[in-house]
Amino acid sequence: MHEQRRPTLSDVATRAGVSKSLVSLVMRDEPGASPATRRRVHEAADQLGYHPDSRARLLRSGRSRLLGVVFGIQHAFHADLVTDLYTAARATGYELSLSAVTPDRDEQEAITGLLQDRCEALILLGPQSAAQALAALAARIPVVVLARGVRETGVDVVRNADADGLRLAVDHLAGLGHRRIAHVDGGRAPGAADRRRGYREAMRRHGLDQETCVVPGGLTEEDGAAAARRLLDGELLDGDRPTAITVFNDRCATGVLDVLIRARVDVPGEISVVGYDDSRLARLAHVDLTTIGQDTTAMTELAVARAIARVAGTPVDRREVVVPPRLVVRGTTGPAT
Amino acid sequence: MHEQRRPTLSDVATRAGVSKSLVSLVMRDEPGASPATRRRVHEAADQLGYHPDSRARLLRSGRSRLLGVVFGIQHAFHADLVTDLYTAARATGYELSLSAVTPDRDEQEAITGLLQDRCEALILLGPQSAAQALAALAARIPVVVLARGVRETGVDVVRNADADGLRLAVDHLAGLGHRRIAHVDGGRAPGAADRRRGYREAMRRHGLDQETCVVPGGLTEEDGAAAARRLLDGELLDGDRPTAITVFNDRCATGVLDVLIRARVDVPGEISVVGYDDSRLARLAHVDLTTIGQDTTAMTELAVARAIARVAGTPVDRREVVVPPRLVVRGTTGPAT
DNA sequence: TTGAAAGCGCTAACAT
DNA sequence: ATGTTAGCGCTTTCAA
Repeated sequence: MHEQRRPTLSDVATRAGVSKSLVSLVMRDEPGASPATRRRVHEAADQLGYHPDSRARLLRSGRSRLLGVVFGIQHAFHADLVTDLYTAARATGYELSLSAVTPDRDEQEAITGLLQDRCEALILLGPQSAAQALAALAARIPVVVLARGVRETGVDVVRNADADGLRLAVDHLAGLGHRRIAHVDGGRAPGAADRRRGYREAMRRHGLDQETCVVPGGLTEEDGAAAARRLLDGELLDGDRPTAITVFNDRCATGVLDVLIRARVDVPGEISVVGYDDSRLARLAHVDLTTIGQDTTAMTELAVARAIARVAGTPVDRREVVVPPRLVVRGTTGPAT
Repeated sequence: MHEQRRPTLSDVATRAGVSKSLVSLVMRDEPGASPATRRRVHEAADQLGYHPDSRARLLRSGRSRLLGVVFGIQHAFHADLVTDLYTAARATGYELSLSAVTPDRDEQEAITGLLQDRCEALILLGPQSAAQALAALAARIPVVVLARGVRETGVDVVRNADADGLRLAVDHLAGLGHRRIAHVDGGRAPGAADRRRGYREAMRRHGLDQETCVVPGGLTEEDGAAAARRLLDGELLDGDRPTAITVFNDRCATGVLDVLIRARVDVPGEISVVGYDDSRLARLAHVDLTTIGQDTTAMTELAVARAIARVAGTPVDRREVVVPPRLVVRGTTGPAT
């Protein structure tokens, strides 16, 4: 039923009564063929329903014009990034080749698949691999790491200024009169260390060293829920509840919010909450989460541009590009009582 | 820096001191090479950092061994399906080629990309395309539709018995003594019509025609939240609140739950809630949602097997495979008061 | 402007 | 078990 062979360039050449070379030129809109020939070739191609075989074309020309993207399929924020990557790539003439990391398919496997597809560069979203492994990979193919900082040389990094993000959050809360501001961190997740640092520095700057309180969290709702319970139980802060909580990311913040609401804590009346990422989650009307937004459009455009520059061998000035975050005020933050 | 030519099969052959054929066999794990040779080839390949060129491979073999998968990157349930599809494909020797639908990239575009990659068959997750368009596509390439019913011939369908799922939900609630059971539906989403029908039939069977109440919903949290507000306002059911709500899917149910909790309605004390999908969302400890589970493992295995059978030209008995759903009782349902 | 020939990196058929 | 040969469909010299 689907056994019919597709027409090849040779078929078109025969039908048009010219050589394969001419057909090749015409199909690629390259100069070097007479208008008359051009017309006949196009006619023949149309009649046969000919479509060039990109594999053969790429095999011969030695290029794939493919950008490999490794992402975590369970990460909502990665979904946002992939969405924007498609948009960013559209203008460049490169295609995206997606390779997902799942509970059953690790990063290495995802990368191997992309390598076999002969992607010309790799864009990794929040990769978990060791910096050393990334550097080794980068020796073979241009690598752009998105949404994670990597010290090793060899890989390009596009990330948001995580520390600044938490400064924005703390400044916002302090401006509202909050003093007991806790931070539910992201543990060992990409960016977590920087955000923690940003929180600590901002607290210090506001003279709130005594109130500084980092609660171990993580990047899932579960982690947030667990952290919120501990906070409510008064285990931290000398038994006092915080009046505001900054959370590693929106997903985790959702867990925090959920526990607060179930405990009948008024948000933001009694406790204010700030997330991170400005993911679709935060924008939901019934969540309406104040958060720190990453400029995903800028970040993805930079990542694609950087990858292509590396492929083209264009000299690139900085290995790392840091995009400033912005505060997005919504309904979960209010004046301290 | 990355100008060095990638190692080819010939390079490996030279280094290992054997012919290209042997290397080819070894790389594909085909029989016909001695263990000693196998070891030496693998060593040489590792040292060179060799990765087979899939384009050349498929150009020569005339096959891509690629299964195209179209999925909505914002759909959490699709993420679950993709996860299982990778697992299902692993055993078959086929690779998955992912193509995402995003707000900026429609289904047609996603499909076109896969077609150019010369995928041998397409697996579409809850496609929005008209049945007719799907049939037209199926004339060119085997198409398996997952998580949506399609009447048109020509495409294979693997789906769960949506109507049965809602029957399970209603039976469960009726068994707990509930009578005023509402249904927040999925509008025009794939499967919504069947679930609505299952709800209506089950209500009738329990002699609850008078209590039947379908509230327009959708597949997002927003939709669920809006529906819950209307339910609480007593606009429906002659001003009486329902004591139980069945919801189109987990995501929508989350919105319902959120509004209920904020309104200080005790779940399940005052109102029980049942979702659909048994997505990761429902399993979160703090959500702990009673739901109807789709057997994603079975469905994805069937989808992959079906796609491969079509490619191989194996006769297939039924166009449509329907997998039974199962009730997953968690914490959001309890006895009627 | 045109065509012939030589591969791109690989697999498959046929040797040995 | 191993090597040799001939392409897959295309682009790219190089000649004519």
